[in-house]
Amino acid sequence: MTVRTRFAPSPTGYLHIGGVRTALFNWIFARKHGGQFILRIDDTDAERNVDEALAPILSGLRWLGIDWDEGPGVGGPHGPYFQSQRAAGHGAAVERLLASGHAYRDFARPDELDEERKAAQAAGKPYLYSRRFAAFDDAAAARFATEGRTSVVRLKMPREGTLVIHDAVRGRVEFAWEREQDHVIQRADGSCLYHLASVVDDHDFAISHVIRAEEHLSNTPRQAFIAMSLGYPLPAYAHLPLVAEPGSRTKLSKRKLSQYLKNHDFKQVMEHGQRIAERIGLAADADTFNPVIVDFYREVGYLPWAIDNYMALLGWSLDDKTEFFSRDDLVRHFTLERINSSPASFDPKKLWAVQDHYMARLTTDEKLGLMLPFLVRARLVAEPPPEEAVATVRRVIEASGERLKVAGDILGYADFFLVDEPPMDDAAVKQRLAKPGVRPLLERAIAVLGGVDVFHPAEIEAACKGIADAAGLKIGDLIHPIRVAVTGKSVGPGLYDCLAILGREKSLARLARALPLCG
RNA sequence: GGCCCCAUCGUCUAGCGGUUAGGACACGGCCCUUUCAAGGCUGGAACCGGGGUUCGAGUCCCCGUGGGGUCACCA
Repeated sequence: MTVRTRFAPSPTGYLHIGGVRTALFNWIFARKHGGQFILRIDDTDAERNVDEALAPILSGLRWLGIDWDEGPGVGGPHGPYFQSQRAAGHGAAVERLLASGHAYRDFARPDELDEERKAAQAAGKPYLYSRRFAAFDDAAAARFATEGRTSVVRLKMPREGTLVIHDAVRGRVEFAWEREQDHVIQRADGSCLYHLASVVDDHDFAISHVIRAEEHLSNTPRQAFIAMSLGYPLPAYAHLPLVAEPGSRTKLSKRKLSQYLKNHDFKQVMEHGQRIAERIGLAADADTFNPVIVDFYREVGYLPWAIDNYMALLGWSLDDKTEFFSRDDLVRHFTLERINSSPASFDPKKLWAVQDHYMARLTTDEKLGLMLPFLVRARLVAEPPPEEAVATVRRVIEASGERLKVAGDILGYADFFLVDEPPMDDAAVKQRLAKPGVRPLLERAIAVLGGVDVFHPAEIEAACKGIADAAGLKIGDLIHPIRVAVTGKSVGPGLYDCLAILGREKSLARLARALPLCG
């Protein structure tokens, strides 16, 4: 049997991090078995602008390297891949269910249903529709219609017996049919609802494995009923554990950002992103600038594979020690059996650590390629980037080493090399420059550094040590003021590297300019 | 509330009857000291509870408890 999996997002305007995990597992599983991964757009409820709401989802998936064999943009033999365009098939399925007695037209009004529900509740009994407005033949339908009633189509769910599902991650799961409701599958206007459409489309697409989040486990009986009633073989099911909130077991939600920000780690990651966003002119308060949404990571400069790798570890593991996987290894080692069944809370700090790991392994040129665009967007480098600026940035990247965790971090480490007069950080000035004795020290530095033969880190270091020794000071007493004078701030790459990259002329000019700020 | 799922360090997890309960992130301490979400070393930290089964239970069974999901003419 050919393995065919699918990810079926609805066009919501953003790609949720939990959705990424679902898409990823479907993708990996299809790749592992040489099958196909299909992208279907569940837009049956769509009155909104689908194109606009879909774009971030498609581009997010592409960015993450989750490519689809059939779906929007690539087509395929089972198209169309937009659920809204498959209405004819859904309608035909409803007719078949009606004809076979697995569904019925129901003429009840919402208030009548409410009444039944409340009565059941008051009696402390599980609600089950009485079917008293169900029309099981044309005569009944005609009678209800003359009363001015309109009808929807409901599933005629079994009221005895048990459904047994063999879930790939949960094992055997049982449901009593009598607890299942007669769900509506078609509205009065003929449009069909999600469960019906989904089952029909999955069958039409020959989906072999339905891999989705656990929130759908309870939906499985009604979907299985639809499939069985239509004579479809059931797909294999695998219900993934929920991606939960940081430090909790509750489903992660885009709307609870302000609550998550109370979590220290979450807040740190968010604020770090905001600093970058502000510098590249991105609306950091935008709805989608949110660590629950993939755009956040892309905009801040995370590596897509770091996200994939981290997400793969959320609910799945290979063994007790392997944490980093190449794409091929992940596909090779992945099995549904090793998916965990308990909810996994999303830990932005751990993602950060995975990101750190991969970023540290990039070559300078790779980092350059990722980081230059950030500098361009922040208007620190012209477009196209002049050769000189590129050379400077390359040296900054090398000097910064593992301090650069995400591509956007380059902004804070390269800015003072790329502008003529970097802004001076007040706190840093106060702490390092505006102190007695600093001015003569800097004057001495100007004199000595002006005479250094070659303006390279090693020579600069020797010169600085000479100054400190002569003055009977610790090297730090000299270096901190110089750093602030030259870069405007108190953090950055190693100072000797900074001076060398900046060059003698600019270094001395900046030292001179800082003199009036000294104590 | 009904139904369903889940339960090992704060978090992600390993464990598939006999382990000093392992790893990673986070956290603490120490070192380095030229800053840092830089680096090095190091430490603390877990089997939800109660019954069984068994020579032996984190591991199997049952019952509690706790957490979560779902119960739409949303997807």
